[in-house]
Amino acid sequence: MTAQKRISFQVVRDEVKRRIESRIWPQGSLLPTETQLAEEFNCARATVNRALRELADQGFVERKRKSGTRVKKEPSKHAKLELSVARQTVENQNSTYRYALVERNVVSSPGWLASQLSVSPNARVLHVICMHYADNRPFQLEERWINIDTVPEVEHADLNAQGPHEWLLNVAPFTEAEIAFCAISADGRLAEFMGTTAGTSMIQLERTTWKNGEPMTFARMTHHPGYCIRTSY
Amino acid sequence: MTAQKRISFQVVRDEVKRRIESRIWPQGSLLPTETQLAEEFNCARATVNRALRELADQGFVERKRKSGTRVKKEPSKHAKLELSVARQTVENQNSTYRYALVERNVVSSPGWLASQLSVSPNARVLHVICMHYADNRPFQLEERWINIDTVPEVEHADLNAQGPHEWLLNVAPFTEAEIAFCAISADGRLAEFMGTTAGTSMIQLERTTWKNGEPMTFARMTHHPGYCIRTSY
DNA sequence: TAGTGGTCTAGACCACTTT
DNA sequence: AAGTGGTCTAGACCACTAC
Repeated sequence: MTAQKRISFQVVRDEVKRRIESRIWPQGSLLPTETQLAEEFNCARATVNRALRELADQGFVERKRKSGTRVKKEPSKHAKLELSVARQTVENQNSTYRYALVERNVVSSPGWLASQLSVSPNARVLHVICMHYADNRPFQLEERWINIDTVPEVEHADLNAQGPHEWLLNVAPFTEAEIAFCAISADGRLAEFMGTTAGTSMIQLERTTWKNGEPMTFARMTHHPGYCIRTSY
Repeated sequence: MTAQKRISFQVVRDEVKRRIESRIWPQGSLLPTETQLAEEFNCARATVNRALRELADQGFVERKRKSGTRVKKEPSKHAKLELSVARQTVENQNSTYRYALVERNVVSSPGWLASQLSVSPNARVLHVICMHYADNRPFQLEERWINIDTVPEVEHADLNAQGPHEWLLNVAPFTEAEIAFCAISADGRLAEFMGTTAGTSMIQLERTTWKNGEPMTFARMTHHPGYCIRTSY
C-alpha cells in the first residue's frame, strides 16, 4: 500500500504498455476488463479508461464494446506530423522568410482539377503561383487552385504580401484535408525556380481541402532539393 | 433547458472549434476558463476539460496553468501518419506480398553509423539488405543496421522468411523513434533493384529507433517510383 | 439479453505559474 | 498568494454488440 498518489493514469498506461511490449499480453490477446484493471491498480475505472484510450489512440490496442480490449496484431504506431505554413516552417529553422507572388489569374477549371476538387468543369477558380524563400534561397514553390464559389472573397484578396495558404487559413480555415507526399523530378521551369537543374529529385506535398464539405483548394508545394520532413515518436 | 444528454464533450469541442474558426475567439485570444465554459454549457468541468484537451492535441489551442487556454497563433494542425511494416502496407492495398533477403552480414560499425546511432565506432552491427514486393513488383528496398549490443538475439535470427523490421517489432519493440522523409535520386544499384533507371526520383524513409534509450537500429527504406504517402485529417 | 467500453457528474485535491 | 489547468474518484447511465 505504498502511496503512488500523484501519478496514476500514466502509471497504468505505461505498465500496460510494458506488458504488451514484453509479450506478457501477446499480440491478439484479450486484456482484462477496465473493472478488473481498476481493481488491480487500485484506482477508479475512469483512470483505467483514460490510460487504455490513449493506448488505443497510439495504435497499441483495439477496443470494442462487449468484446473488450485486444492487443493489436499489426503493430503500427502513429506518428504526428505538424504541418504549418511555409513562413512558420522557415522561421522555426531560424531563417529569414521572404515571399513572392509569381502569377495570379482567374481561370475556368480544367478537367483534371474539376475531378480533383469535385467541382463542375469550367467552374471559376483562382490560380496562384508563388515562391517562399529561406534566407533568400528557394524554399518552396507553391501552385494552388482555389474554388471561387466556396471562398468568394479570394477573388479580390491581396496576395502580394501574404501567401494564399496563410490568407486562406486566416480567412477561411478548412475543416477536412487530404495530403500526399511524393518524390518528383524537376522539370525545366521548376528547376529554374529552385535554382537547380532539371531532373533533380524533390519532395512534393499535395493537399486538397474542404470547408464543411465544400471543396476549397488544391495545392502543390514543392520543396527545395534536400528538404526532409522529420518527426519523432 | 432542452436536454442534449447523450453527446456532450463532442458538443463542447465542436462548438469551441467553431468559435475559433469563425474568429469569434480570434487567434491569440484567451478562452474562458474551464469553469466558465462548464457553466455556459451546463456540464461538468471534466467534460470541458476533455474537450479542450482534444483541441490542444489537435493543435488548435495552447494551455498553460494559471495563464489559461489560448487560441494558437500559428494554425498548425496535426496529421496522423500510420506507419506499418511493408507487408502490412502491401496487403492493405490488396496486393500479394513477397519478401526476399538480399544480404546479411555482421560488420563493425563505420564512423557515420556510429555517430547516427551513438554507438562506439567499430561496435558490431548486423547489416541487412532486403526487398519487399507487391504483386511481384518492387515495392521497397530496405537497408538496415542493427546494434547487436542492444538486441543480441538478432545475430542468430532467421531473416529468410520475415523482414528484419517485422522481426524487430515482434522481438524487441522500440520505445523511441525518429523518422525523416526525403526525395532521392536512384543510383545504379538501387535502380536495378527497383526495375527502373538511374536518376529516377523515389521517396525514402529513414528511421532511427531506440529501446529505453539504447540505440537499436537505423534503417533506410526506399519506395518504388511513384509511391505516395497519404493521409487525411 | 447481458457484458463491455463510452461518457457524464460533482466534488476534491494538487501542481504549476504568474503576480 | 491566488488562479488555472491536471487529474482522480465513486457512482451512474447509456450504447453497442456478441451471444
